[in-house]
Amino acid sequence: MRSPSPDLTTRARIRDAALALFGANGYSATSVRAIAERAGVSAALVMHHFGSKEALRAECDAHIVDEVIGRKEQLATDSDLSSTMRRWLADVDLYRASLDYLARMITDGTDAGARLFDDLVDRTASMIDAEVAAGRMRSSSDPRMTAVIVAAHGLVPLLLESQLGRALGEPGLTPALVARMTLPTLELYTHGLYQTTDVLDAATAALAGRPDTTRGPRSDKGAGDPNQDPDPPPARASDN
Amino acid sequence: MRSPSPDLTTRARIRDAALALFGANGYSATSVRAIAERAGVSAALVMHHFGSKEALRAECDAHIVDEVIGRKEQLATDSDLSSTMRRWLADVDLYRASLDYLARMITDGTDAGARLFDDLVDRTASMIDAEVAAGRMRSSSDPRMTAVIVAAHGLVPLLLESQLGRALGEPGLTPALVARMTLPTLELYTHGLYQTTDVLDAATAALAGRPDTTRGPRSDKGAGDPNQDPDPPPARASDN
DNA sequence: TAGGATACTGAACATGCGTTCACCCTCGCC
DNA sequence: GGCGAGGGTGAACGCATGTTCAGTATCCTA
Repeated sequence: MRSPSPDLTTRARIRDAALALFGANGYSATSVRAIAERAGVSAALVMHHFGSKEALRAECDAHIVDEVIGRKEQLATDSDLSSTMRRWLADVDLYRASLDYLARMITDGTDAGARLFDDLVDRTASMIDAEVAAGRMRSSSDPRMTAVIVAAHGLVPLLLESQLGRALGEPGLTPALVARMTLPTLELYTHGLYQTTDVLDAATAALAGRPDTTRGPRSDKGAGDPNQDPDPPPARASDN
Repeated sequence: MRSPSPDLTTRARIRDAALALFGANGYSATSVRAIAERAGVSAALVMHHFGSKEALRAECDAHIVDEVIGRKEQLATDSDLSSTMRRWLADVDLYRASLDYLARMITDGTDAGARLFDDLVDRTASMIDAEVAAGRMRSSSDPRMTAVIVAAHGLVPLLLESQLGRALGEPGLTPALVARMTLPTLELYTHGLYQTTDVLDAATAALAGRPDTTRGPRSDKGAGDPNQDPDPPPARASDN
């Protein structure tokens, strides 16, 4: 599993080792000594190069942000979160360390992760705006929220990498699975899931002020979409 | 921030403290002493009740699974991941600990998290099947994958709690934001995002064997959907 | 009322942690 | 030839960790 480690700077080798271990096991579950061992150096050298474990983490964050957002030399290229993610997912094995680390950045709520997410949302919003203006996408009742949702949906393969693979009978997220996701996703984004506008209409009506009209088409079976239901469910207290 | 801790069993109080700290800071960043302090007991008592930190984690996992999947007494109720999540999200402040812990379970790839996710996928698949049979939902070219995607999309508010809140100008995920997500999500699931079937058609054609036909409607602007693009992007090697 | 189980504690244990320090090598430069 | 700067190391430091242990209080039961 250890990478053969090409002839990089020792500093870069340490950074890559940290990235892999932080990504695989998390920050606090990773010791400086483990990083040093993986990089083939002593723990003292890690401190010599980075000063502290926290500074090493910051350098990893910055490195990933550079990889994703694009570094200075190649400002022109349209490299952002979604395109980088797509590129990395195309070769999951090669980029597993970066993918794992990136997923942790986004879920851990660090500043760097927030920057990446905000950038993704902004780009998604601009893209949708342009497509709507060109008549290729529908406009939404809440464009900002729609951009956030679409952006967040796009992160799903990153965040649920292991779950997606296992739930579909393969170990981890294979390139075949990534390819297999394309068509259903586009079907969803082209036709939606519902045949009729009943659920949407009921929700619109409910949110417009009338909390209850016919109660027929909405609460039929835990709501059509499994995670959106306009009626407030009763809260339940904790247990013993 | 500390909860006033109602009159629970000491054992339950310790478990709740562990749940909150594990959820907020992660397993290895949480010390047994911190858990003990939060529960108002000594560290030794934590060991007395649970044997080890790892066993305490297992008990937390089991407790959340019980909360989500439903415990023995109430087998009949249709309590699953999505409905429990919805219920918890309706009172984010009250259930923050459970929500954070649950999010970690699902992303950390533990067995318990996998069980929850698989259960969610199965229920989503059944729901879609039933709705399709009733003529209320469209059938997909890949029903299993569609179920996985819809299930995963539903987990987004859980996994990206902090990001969603911040990206929309509020601190964390407020009930108002949860409500505000309803309509755009239903719009997406009712009408889709694309006005035409161009992108879907192009992808279908590309995946059917012809890798390139007109190249016009697909690669216009980084692809309509920001995260699905059938053409394989060129891989790039690592850096210095 | 004795006694054994149970709840609970403070102090200690061994270990691993992040970090520091003194020291060695090996260059490039004057 | 000398020499300073930087890459690199092993050993150690102080500390926090998970866990253990002897001991105390409290309760239930016989």
